Amino acid sequence: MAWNLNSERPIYSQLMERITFDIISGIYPPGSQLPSVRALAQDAGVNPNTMQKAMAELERTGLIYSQRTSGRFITEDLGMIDKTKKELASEEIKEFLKKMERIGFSRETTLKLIENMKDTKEEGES
Amino acid sequence: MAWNLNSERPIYSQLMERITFDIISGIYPPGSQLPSVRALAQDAGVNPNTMQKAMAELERTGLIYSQRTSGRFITEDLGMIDKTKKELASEEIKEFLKKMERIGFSRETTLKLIENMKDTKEEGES
DNA sequence: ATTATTGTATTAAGTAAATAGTACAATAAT
DNA sequence: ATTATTGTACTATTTACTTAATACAATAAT
Repeated sequence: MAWNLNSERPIYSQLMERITFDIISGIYPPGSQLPSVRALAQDAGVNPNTMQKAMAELERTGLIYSQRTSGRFITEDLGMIDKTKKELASEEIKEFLKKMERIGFSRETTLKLIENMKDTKEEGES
Repeated sequence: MAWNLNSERPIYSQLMERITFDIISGIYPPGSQLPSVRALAQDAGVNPNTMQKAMAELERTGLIYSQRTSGRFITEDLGMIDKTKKELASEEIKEFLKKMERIGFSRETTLKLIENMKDTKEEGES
C-alpha cells in the first residue's frame, strides 16, 4: 500500500501515524515482526534515519519494542492496542466535531451531512 | 480568542486556516476590513513576516484582497465564501471518515460513536 | 503640508527536519 | 568460523520555516 506522504507535516510524524494505524487495524498483528528499518525506509521512499526516528518515537508509546539484533516487534499487549484504538478514535471524533462547529455546523447538522454523503464516492488524493 | 498555535505544522499554515475559518463562519463578514498585518501578528504572537506570508497565500485563494495602503479586506463574493465553506466541510468529512475506516470503524459505526458521545464534554487542549 | 499607517520587500541569523554517507556491535543464518 | 542482517550512532549538508531588523512607497488622517 502506498505511504501517501506529504510535506505538510514532518515525515517521521506521518510514518508514526501510518504504523500506528496499521497496528490498531490489525495489519500488523500483535507480537508480529516488523520489517527492518532499512526495508521500511526503502518501501516508504524515505531516508533510513527518518524511519529510525519514527521507530524510536513509536517505542516511547509502547506499541512496539526492539530486540537488539533480531528485529522490531509489535507489542503482545492486546489491552494497550485496544486502548490506543479507542483513544485515537475518540480524539479524531472530538477534533472533527470541533472543526465542523468552527466552520459553522452543529453536531446534528454534521451527522446529517455524513448521512447524506453515503452516495458520494471517494476519489484519490494528490 | 486565543490562536492556539502549535509546532506540529508550519505556523503560517495554521494562520491561514484560522483566518479562513473566521471568514466562512462569519466572524469576519464579507467586505469587512481585516486588522493590519502588524496588528494581527502581535495579536497572534508571531513575527509580522509570518503573518504576511499567511496573508499572501490567502490572497491566492481569493478569500481576501489587499488595497495597497488602505488595508486588507474580506471578499464581497458571497458565493465564493459559501463554496469554500461547503468544500472545506466536505473535505473534512471525507478525511475524517477515511481515518476512522483506517482505524477499523465503518461509517455506520462511526455515526453511532458520535451519537453516543453527546454526553461527552470537550476539555481544553495542550 | 506633515504625520502615521498601510502593504511590501530585503537581508541576516537561528532552528528543525530530512537526506547522505558511514560505521559499529550483537546475533541470526550459513 | 564466517557472513549477513539487525538496531543504532555519528557527522555533514541542504532545505524550509521562523524571527529579527530595517526600509520604502502609497495614501489615509491630521
